[in-house]
Amino acid sequence: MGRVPCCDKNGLKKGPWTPEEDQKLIDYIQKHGHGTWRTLPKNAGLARCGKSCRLRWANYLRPDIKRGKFSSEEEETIIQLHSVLGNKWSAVAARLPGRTDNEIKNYWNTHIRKRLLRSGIDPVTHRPRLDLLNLSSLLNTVLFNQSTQLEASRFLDIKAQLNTHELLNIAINLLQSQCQKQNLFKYNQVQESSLPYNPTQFMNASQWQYNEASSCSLSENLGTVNNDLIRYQNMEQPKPSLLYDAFNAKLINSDQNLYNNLDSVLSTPVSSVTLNNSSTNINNSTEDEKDSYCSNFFDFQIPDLLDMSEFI
DNA sequence: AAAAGCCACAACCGCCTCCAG
DNA sequence: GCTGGAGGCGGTTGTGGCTTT
Repeated sequence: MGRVPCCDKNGLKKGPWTPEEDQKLIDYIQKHGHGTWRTLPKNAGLARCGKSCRLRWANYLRPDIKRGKFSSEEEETIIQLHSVLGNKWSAVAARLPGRTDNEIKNYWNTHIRKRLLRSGIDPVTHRPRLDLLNLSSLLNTVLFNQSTQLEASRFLDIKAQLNTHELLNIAINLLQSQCQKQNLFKYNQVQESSLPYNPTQFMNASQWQYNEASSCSLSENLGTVNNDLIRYQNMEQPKPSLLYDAFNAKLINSDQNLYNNLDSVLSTPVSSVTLNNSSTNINNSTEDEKDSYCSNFFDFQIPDLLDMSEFI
C-alpha cells in the first residue's frame, strides 16, 4: 500500500490564494484556532488541501509576520546563523522574530548567496573558495615568471585553459590587485592604505570586543569577517578588489603562512610589462605612464575578459 | 511598442520526523 | 517495537512583474 496522500486532491484548488480565501482562513483560525490542518479546509469552507492552508497561514497570513526588506542587521544574523546551522532554515527562522523559514530561504538564495559568491566566499562553507586558491597558485606560476615580467600573451594562454567566466574574472581581479599593490595605476582611485584589507576596520564596537575575546573559535572569526566584507561593500567605499579583500581577510584569519606566501608574490615588484611582444621597462616611468601601461593592458589586450567581469 | 529574458518570491512537492495508538 | 497519520522541512517550480533588447 502506498503512502496515503495528505488530502484528496480531486477538485481542490492550487496556485495563488485569492483575498477571499485568505479572509476565510483568517476568520476561521481566529475563531477556532487551526486545530487539525487536515480537517480545517472543509470546516472553513475552503477548496484547498490542509497542507496548503498551513503553509499559507505560516508563511503569509500569521499576524506576527514581519514583512518588508531585510535590515542589514538581519542579513548579518542570517549569515552568521547559516555559517553554524547550514540550510536549517527553520532553525535560522527561530532566531529571527517575525521572519519565516521560507522567506529567509528565498532571501538567501536570491540575495545573500550571490553576494558571498561575488566576494569570493563559498556560501556553503563560508570559507574562501577552493577554486580561487587553486587559481591564485596557477596565476603565480604562469603569470609572474622568475624575471617578474608581466606577460600579456601568457595571460591569454591562461584564457584558453580556463573554461568558466567566473574564473576569468577572478584572474582579472588578481591582476588588478597586483597593479594596485604596486601602485602601478589608480584603479578606482584606491588609496594604498586600504590595502591590505583590515578586517577590523569596519567593525562596530560590540563586534570588535567580540573579536578581541581570544576565546572565540576560528569559525566564529570567519563569520565576523564575512559580515565585515558585506558591510564594506554596502558602504560604497572604493572597491580595490573584493576578491583580494576576501583573500586578505580570510587568509589572515585562517592560515598565516598561506597569507604570507600570497602576499610575497603580490608584493614582488613588476619591473617590466610585455605588450605586443615588446617589453617595456617601467622602473623609470612616471606614475602617469605606469597608469597608461596598465590601462592599455586591461583595455586593449584583454577587452573580452574585462567584459566578463560583469558575470559575477 | 512588442518580445524576450531575467528575477523575486509565493506556493508546491515529496521526503522526513515525531508521536499516539 | 511497529505502524501510520500529521506536521515540518528543504528543494524546486510556476508565475507575475520588471528590465532589456
